[in-house]
Amino acid sequence: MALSRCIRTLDYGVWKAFAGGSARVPTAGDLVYYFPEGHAEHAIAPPDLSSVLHREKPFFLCRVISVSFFVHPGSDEVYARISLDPNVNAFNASPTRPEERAERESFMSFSKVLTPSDANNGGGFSVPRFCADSIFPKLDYKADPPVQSISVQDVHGNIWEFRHVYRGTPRRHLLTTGWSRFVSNKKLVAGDSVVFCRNPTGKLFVGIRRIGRHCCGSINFNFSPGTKLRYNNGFFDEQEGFLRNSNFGISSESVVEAAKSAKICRPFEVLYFPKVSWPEFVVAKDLVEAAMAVPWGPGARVKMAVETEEPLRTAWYHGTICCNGNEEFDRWGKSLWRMLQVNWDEPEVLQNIKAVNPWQVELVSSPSSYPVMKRLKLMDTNGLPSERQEDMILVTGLTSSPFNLNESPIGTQGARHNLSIFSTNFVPESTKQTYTNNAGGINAWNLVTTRSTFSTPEDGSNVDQPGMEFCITDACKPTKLSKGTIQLFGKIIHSTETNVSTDFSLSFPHKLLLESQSRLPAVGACK
Amino acid sequence: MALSRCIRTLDYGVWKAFAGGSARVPTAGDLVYYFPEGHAEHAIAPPDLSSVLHREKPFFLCRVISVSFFVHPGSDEVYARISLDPNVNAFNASPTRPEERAERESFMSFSKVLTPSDANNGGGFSVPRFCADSIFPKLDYKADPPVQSISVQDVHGNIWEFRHVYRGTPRRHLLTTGWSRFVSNKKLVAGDSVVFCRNPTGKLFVGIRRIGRHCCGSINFNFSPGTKLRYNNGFFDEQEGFLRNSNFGISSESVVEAAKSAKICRPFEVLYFPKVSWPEFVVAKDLVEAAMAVPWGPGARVKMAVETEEPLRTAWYHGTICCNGNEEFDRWGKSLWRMLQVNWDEPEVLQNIKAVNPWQVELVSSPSSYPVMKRLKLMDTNGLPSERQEDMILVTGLTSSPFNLNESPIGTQGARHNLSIFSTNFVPESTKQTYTNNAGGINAWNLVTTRSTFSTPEDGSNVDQPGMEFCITDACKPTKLSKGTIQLFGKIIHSTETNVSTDFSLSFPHKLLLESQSRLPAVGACK
DNA sequence: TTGTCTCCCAGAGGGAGACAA
DNA sequence: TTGTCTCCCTCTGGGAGACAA
Repeated sequence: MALSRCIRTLDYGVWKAFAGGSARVPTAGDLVYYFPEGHAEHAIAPPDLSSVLHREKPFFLCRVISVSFFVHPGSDEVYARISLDPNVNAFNASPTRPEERAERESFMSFSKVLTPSDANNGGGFSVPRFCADSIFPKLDYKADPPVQSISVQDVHGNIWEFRHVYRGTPRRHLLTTGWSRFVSNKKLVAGDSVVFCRNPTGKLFVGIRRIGRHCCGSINFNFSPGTKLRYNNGFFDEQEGFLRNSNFGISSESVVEAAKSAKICRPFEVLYFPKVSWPEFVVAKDLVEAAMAVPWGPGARVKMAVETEEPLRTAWYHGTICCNGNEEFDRWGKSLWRMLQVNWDEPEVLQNIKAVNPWQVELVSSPSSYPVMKRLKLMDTNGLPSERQEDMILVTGLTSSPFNLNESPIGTQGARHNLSIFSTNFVPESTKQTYTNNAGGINAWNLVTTRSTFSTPEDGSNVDQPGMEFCITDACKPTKLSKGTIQLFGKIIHSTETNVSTDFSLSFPHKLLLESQSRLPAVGACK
Repeated sequence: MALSRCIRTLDYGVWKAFAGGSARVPTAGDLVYYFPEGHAEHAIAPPDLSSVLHREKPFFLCRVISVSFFVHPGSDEVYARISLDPNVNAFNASPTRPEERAERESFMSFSKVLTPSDANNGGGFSVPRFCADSIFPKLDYKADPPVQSISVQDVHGNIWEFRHVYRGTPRRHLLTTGWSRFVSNKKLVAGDSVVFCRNPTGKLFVGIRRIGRHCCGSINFNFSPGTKLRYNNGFFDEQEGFLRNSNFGISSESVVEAAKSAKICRPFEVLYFPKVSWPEFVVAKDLVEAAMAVPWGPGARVKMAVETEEPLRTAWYHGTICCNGNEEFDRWGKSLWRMLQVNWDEPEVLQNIKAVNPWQVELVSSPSSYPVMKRLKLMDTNGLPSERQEDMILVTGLTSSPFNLNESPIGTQGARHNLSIFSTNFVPESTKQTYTNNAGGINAWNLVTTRSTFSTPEDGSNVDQPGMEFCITDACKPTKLSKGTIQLFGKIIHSTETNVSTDFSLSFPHKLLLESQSRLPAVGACK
């Protein structure tokens, strides 16, 4: 085995698969807002930004110069480095090449939270049928038992061999030989996720997402513009080998440096650690501006999607905006960071999240009994409210591809194909699995199926269509579902037809917004 | 287990035991010569010293300010940091406190090169009786079988538990339970050495010396004055854990910086990695001056003790000085570094050691049939040859304590006690073991017992007397020994008495020289 | 005295179907 | 479909004496 001390860069496809559904990074050329206050929350020590930030506008519109993808040499966890240029007009980088985008979309991955049986060192890995069918090479089912050896590459380039067998009564897919070694070497425990990923050529990759991650550990990952990446690994124990919590941290100096650079309009770089429940600090311009168009008033009812860590799932929490926040919600020019003060209905759960960002929450109802659906004031590129104003469903992070929304008029065939995945027997079960493509797609925190018992096309072969990302979580336990409904940002969509695609297509009139958000929803893991 | 990432400092006693017999460090206050040319040989890349060194005097007399002892967090190997001040008159540090010296001398250690049986993961560790008797706690031999659990601390403070049992027919001491885990965790292989060490309070320590060490690896241990210690561990492999060769290196920059500092009379620091067969570059002033007093002439016969690495043993190689070297041997003011060119009798063995330092070799005979014993010209502290000149045996690295030479008149009781160790059955065997105290003592390369079958005091309890360091190597295979002889620097000492202490005491008339050399023989591992 | 061998037992590792959720 | 259980086999780990160097 080769030394794996060097900092490795990853292809975006692999990176995205391993980073997980809540990890979103912008693309070179995108416009974003950089919030030093949010950046500061990621630092291991509170940086002093008082001398750097302008009181009236403590955030910066930036152009994304480049995004690089890395892997921690110790824990296998991934992170990204984002180069930003506050001089938004000077950008002349070429946008993402079409073939690159195509490649991204043909990466397919499947993630599974390890069960105790999976993580026990005595046993194997129970492979969900979906993963076996769509990610792994096809088994020869004529053999008895059907068995093959699969070679999977981890983020360091190391090859792991697993015995993949289809056996038992009833039959199921298992990884046996090799799995135990993998578990012990990677120090996996129940609750961690493994991600199997197949690139366009059929090569398999395996990644890891660990539970119980806390960004601000004692180990400092220093990074400041112009200096080389320095790192402390900090994950090694003399007798135990790897420590599970191999924390990175962002130094407070690097935050101050980034903010200073932004202030004086010089390019800078930030590191992004995809971790659940951490608010993003580099956010898509359109997303921010759309959120700022919402009439956030005291007394308004909001809800927020929270991904818990163990096991990975999404829960919705409701609350009421109180009047302690920034009271001039509709004005630019004050700190937007955590400007919304919310009294949560279940304060014990969100006791540490008193103040949230507008783009983290959805308006459920305004104090004056606003419509249930979220209202948006679209703004033009100058940040001024546009005259167009209408009710719509804000679907962040949704690519056009899954439902062919990048074509107008909107086709329904793609939607049927892909939504049919929801309506197989696979969906209504209580699972903790994520199937993602790596181009964005529908994120777990955006699209939550509830009470979905759509009628099922019997052909299961549709499931390995590329261009999808969704998450099946505990939130979609079946339990006597009403037929044909889906929830999008709190809106229960009722389907009276077995094919629900029309409901979706009618709900997405604003192609421009959708597209920009699919490319750049937000940076940061929290949603 | 606690994290062991930090650079740990060690007590000298433990450090010395683990560093091995050839590892010698000066004491604060000592006068030494610093040879940048020798320092350069330790660098991972050849430093350019041409602009720094004075052609006529490319070495520097320095005062030792302090010596600190460290352990590599990955490999358990030890190294030292030596602070030097070229301004020798400015020194005002207090010399080593007496109680510290006393503590050093009461450290006892025993090293054993692992046999294949020891290092096989299937088995235990065969404990030499001597180690069990003198280092380990006493077993209760009335039990059947006699067994105890011993707790041993490694250089990181981790405690290892071993089951120590005395069993088998015939009976022998073994470490069973716990040993295998230790071997695999430390990645020990046959040929590595373990060092068991007992401090004055009876606490046990265990250290490691690995074979196949090469200082100049790809990993750079940068150290330069005024900067913090930076280190790359470089010993970790993704799937294999520790790599065996976790090399440190000295950067070429640090060598140049040290030489520059010496040149401009500013204090600096160097790192010393105790490795066998590496020539020292910080050498005791007295040792250098004594060596320069020897009439090294072309054609003179010399011999040199060489410690091989696998297994650890000392061999003497003979050769003849040829005329290619520095031809003005007796003059100061030219580079002394490797000034002696030697044609070795066995060139194939020492093909890489064409040129040696005067203090590495002994004069066997001058071209004009000089006496066999090495002649010394003692010099006063100004470096001028003193008028006193007489034959003597140069015993570097010998403390006064083993033979009570620090008392005058010299007692013989201590000598009898300690020399009796040589004359037990333990000695004449072919072993690869080292028993050391940690105050210097007689080093393996200084005192080699040959054909020693001194009569034996039957009381084996004498063997755990502190205050000794000696090495029993393959060089002392028994094979029909003549009775009562010992070889010191080539001189065969014949003992006509069963107690040979008189021979020793008569051979050491120069207490001053002995004492200074016991405190500061040389820095560097080669001898 | 101690290095190495073989023997042999206990227990971990892990591969299989049963069965239930 | 898949999580967990139990069964049971295999193999390694490692503790013991035999025996020879």
